[in-house]
Amino acid sequence: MGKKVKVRFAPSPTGDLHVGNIRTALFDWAYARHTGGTFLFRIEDTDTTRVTDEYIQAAIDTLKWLGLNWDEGPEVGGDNGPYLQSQRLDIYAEWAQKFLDQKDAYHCYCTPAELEATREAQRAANVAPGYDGKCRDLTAEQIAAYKAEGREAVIRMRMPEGSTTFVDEIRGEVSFDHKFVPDFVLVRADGSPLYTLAVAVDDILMKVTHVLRGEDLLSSTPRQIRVYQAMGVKPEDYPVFAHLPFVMGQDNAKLSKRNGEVSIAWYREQGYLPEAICNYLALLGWSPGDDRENITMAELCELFTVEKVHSSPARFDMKKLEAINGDKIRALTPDEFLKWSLPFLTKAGIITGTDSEIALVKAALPIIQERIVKLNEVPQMLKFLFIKEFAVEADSVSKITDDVSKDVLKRSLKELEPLTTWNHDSIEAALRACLIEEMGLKPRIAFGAVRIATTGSTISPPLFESMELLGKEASLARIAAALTL
RNA sequence: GGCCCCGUCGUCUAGCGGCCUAGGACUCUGGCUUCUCAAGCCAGCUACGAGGGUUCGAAUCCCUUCGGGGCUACCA
Repeated sequence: MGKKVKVRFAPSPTGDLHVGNIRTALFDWAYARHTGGTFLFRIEDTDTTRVTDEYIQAAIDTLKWLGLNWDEGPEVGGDNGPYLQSQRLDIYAEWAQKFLDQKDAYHCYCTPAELEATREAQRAANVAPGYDGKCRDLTAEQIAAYKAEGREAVIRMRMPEGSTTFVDEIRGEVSFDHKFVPDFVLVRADGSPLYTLAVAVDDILMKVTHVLRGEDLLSSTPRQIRVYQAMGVKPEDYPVFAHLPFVMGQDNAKLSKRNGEVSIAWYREQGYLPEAICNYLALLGWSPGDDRENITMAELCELFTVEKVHSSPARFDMKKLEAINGDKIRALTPDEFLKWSLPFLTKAGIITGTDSEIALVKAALPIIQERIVKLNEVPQMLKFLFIKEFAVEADSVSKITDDVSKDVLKRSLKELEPLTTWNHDSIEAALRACLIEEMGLKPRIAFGAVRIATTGSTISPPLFESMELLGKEASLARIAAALTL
């Protein structure tokens, strides 16, 4: 016992990080934090045709935004770097050569077309598809002949007879017969390494102890173990594997663009809080065991264990995410809420960021905090306080042009004008006195008209507080203006 | 097709042989509260995929079956 835990998150940024990636990163991070171990972040960019610098940077930014800080990896460095596989090419080449020397691997001269033909035939014959081992034991003459033809070779790992059995921390013992694990390619014809080589070499060299990753990689585990063996790693030094269940879309299969938004950047723009995203994602495939659901990042670290992770896939439910986001927003301190809201207000063009604007926003936020679910609702809610050319919403106009409404507005104006103290208490007292008591109107009818006149909409934050914030002058001007509609 | 993984309310889950006439959360429906919208509170709807075993007793163990998913690349 006693080896310090080291967990890695090693995405291949071929696009923006999505919900599934992040759930994996979150579990990796939480497990590292739970055990007091190390969280390592590595970029798997061996597929240079699909990974771009922009995506790599976006992945780094996303992890940072979510608060999933890493101890080893890009930007922070560490003793086992570099952490971009594209910068470790010589290491992989060295190991590939060693495997070749040991006869664990061999050069394969088959062309893609030939391989494809073999697969076709296998499929037709209803046998397990895969490389048939044609180049396993080539003679010097055969090699010379292939080279003369101008063929280029890939390096293939030799899978011995037998099987690989390992214990997956989530699924239990899993076994693969090598009949179904064909010899696999380690190095492309152009000399560049493949995932199968790089991932195994790096996990060993970087001293990773736990590999928690998506279940799509479950069947690649025997290949990874094969590389460990060729590297001379003792079985007790293999990392522990745990394959996480998928996060799927609302209806059917894996999460996709059509199937709800998958890019974390989108959630950020919509006004989801990182803590809400993490809290929700943590509940997909894991639970604390009791009925707790709303947990903080600190609690997640404290409670997270691999044995509480499920083996079955989970569907992503936007409604539940929204509910949690609403909870998290309500739990924000005034200063935090202000900090999160300001960017949305400036981006929407509601404020420019002057001190007086910020002061007003700060005063107004408490009355909307429990009525929004996402931060991007803040601008719409507070717009009436800042808008220069105020106008009642088109479909609300007809609701205040009837006789009763006109009376309400006239009486309100008359009653409010003499007020020397302008706050929600004095406003409410004045309006209740004239509209409810004197006119005998139902509150929803009476205040509804005033609401439309002053905020422009049938839906608004609490009326009296809104009017207080708006100020006496503007409030009266808007009521007067409404009378002319 | 082959190999592998998976299967409790619509969704996320609790459950690891008796505490289960299956609990919680989200959604939905109804109600209370109420100046709108929310929030809050109360109530309701709805699940162990199917079939066989094992057992005094099964959501929990075994088998079969059906269904879903992954892999089957010089992607990861």
